[in-house]
Amino acid sequence: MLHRPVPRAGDVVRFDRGEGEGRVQRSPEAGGEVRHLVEGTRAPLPDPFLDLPRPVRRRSARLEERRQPGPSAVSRLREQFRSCAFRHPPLLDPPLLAGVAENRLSSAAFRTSRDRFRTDSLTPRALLTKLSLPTERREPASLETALRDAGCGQVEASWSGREVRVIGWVHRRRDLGGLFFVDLRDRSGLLQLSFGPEWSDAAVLELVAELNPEDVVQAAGIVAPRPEPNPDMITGEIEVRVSSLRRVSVSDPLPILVYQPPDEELPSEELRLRHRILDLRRPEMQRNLRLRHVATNAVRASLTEQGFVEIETPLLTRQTPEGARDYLVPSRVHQGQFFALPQSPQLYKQLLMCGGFDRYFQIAKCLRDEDLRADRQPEFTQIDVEMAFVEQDDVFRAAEKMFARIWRDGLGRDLPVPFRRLPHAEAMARYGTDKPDLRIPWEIRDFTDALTGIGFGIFDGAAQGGGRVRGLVVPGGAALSRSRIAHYDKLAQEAGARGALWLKRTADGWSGPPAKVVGEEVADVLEAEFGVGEGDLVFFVAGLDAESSPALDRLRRAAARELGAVDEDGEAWLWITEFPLYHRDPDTGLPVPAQHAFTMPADPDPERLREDPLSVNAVAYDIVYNGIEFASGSIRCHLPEVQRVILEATGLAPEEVEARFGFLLEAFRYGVPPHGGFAVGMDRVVAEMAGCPSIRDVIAFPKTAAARGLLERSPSSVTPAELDELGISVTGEAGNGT
RNA sequence: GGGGCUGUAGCUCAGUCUGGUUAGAGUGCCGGUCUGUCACACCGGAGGUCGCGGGUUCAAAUCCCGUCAGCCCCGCCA
Repeated sequence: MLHRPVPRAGDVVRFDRGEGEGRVQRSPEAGGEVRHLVEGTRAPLPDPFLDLPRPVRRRSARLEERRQPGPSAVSRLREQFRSCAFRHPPLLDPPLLAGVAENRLSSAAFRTSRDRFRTDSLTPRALLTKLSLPTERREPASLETALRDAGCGQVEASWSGREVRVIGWVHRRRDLGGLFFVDLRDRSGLLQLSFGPEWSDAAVLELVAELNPEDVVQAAGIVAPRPEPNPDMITGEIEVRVSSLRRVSVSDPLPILVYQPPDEELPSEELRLRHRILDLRRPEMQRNLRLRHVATNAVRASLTEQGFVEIETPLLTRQTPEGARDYLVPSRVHQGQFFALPQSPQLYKQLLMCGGFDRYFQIAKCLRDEDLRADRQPEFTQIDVEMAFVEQDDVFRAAEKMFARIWRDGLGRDLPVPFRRLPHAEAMARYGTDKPDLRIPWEIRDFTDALTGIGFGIFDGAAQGGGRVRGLVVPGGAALSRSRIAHYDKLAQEAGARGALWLKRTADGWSGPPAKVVGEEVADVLEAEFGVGEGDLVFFVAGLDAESSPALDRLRRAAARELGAVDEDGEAWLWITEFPLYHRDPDTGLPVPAQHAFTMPADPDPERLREDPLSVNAVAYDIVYNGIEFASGSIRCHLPEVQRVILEATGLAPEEVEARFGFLLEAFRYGVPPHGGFAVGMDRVVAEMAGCPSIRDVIAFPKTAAARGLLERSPSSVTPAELDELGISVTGEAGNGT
């Protein structure tokens, strides 16, 4: 049921309100995103693309709709969305689709700047997910208190004729002169209160006429069926005819609205954070945080079932082996000394294994003083899991069970477990990254044999320099224009390669920089061995793998998105295994631990570790979901002599080793169980489940990109007396906050 | 530390490229009309240090420099 033809550039489209028309443009610009624009008298977003539900203003149409009780707005949206996005994936531009729907739902939007759609993690599927969350359902817990008989969203049609008391915020008020309607809101939903002279006395009518949005009011009245039910509301069949009304709390005029007009963008992120309590009242934020709660609960339930024990570890600790900058806390008692806030409970969880707690977990706050991103906050949450007397497979099973439970409870879906496994080296070779998005079917291929020695200098030079010619066959890529290809070339350069070369095969033959050296023989190989058909494009990146892999990864993801080759309907879970134990620090040339210094080598031979540490793999693994790293872990090294060699290989002096990790090494002297575990980036997982582009939308009180709390105005300066007590003097600007 | 985008009414935005009447729209707010609305509708009104500072110019929301804030990216960070 596709409702309208897919608009093409130049089409004239009418806006929903019929107030004008515009012309569709398709402009490749703004960071390479393909976007559609509609030029016209109204509507920054191209509304007419989808027949998304919205109330029709003309009354007759509205009544017509009501008389035939159909599916709710949400389920209609879901249906239309599915048919548009999934039956015609090559025709519709997913970012656009996501943009329209997201805007229409007025949910946590990807508003970064108007020139850019943030759609990396915002897929139609994710939106569908969002629409079918359990939190959309009627709240099952009784919300009865001394002040109310039920939550607003809990009042049922079968209660008609009964008197109920409810309390909540005034969401919207409609004043028809003699009649008033108030949508009352609490966490359980909206409930329509109606006021009229037949059932409300004069004092009540006088009060309701004065109510402001977000006042808190308590109302009592009779539940009654509505003359015209509203199928878009959970409580749409009924209303409460209010006979008594009490204003419990008065709201000032609002700096940002809780009610979100459907045509309007969300207030700026800055205002949303400054007035976070109002932002949190919006149903989308309520839903996100409640989904987070469901996920957290699922974690506790699954791990508890599997015999794990939740144990807390200290927040005031010492600096840990992770590489990030620490948040420091001055000690008043020991002036000049500092606690560090934990970057993760890594060392403690290993100590707990030594302490005899076989299976431990914790939903732990972790803190890192580094620069931020959309998916990074200075404080974030990890699900930290460790188990003893295990090998890798045992850890995998525990993690898979846990994620299956999260998806089951949070999204109502079953996961395909066990997850697929892919060794790190293979991932790098086939996808150019250690977190491949397997929803994209394309793989990187090695063209070195086929394309060297045929007279193309760049390819020959790469091979002679110890590199390879690798490439990506892009089915249907011949449709890409020269300017688009130039854009991909730039992407490859940004990713560290010298650039991307290309070869197109069209009905007219081959084109592209190496085309003149593609003879019949080479053409045959490209077709037979690499499957390059008419209408396809091949990108080549020549050089060392270390340079070409990131570039090919970038090309693969960007081109797949532009050409609609990402299976938006699918979910791709996998384990990446057999990470290298070390990689080489480009500055010092020294080996640095790829994960952390306590990972078990796949080959725990001290000789090899000394001779050729970079060749040793680790028993370390990641969980990758749709190209996003969800979790990371390893089997730890419980062999003290091997551990010492591992640390020495990094160039640490024995005294340093002793100072930083002495307490762990000491624990290892009294009988260490073989152990291992993993840690999950909880914020990212929940953001993915909720379909949010930023983890800020699944955190109640997040910090800005400059690590500031706009609500509580943190950080702040402190008095000289306090500093003095801590033995601290501040150099530079003391700051002007309070 | 570096790059990019943004900053105009309480909010969302147009106007900036190409300097030139009194800076506009929607929404919210205030007043009025309205007995079945649910984005209620209709009529009227108030509301602006164009982020801030400096410069260019007869003239700056518009051009230039600096600065602050928010967002995105690189560096950094598992």
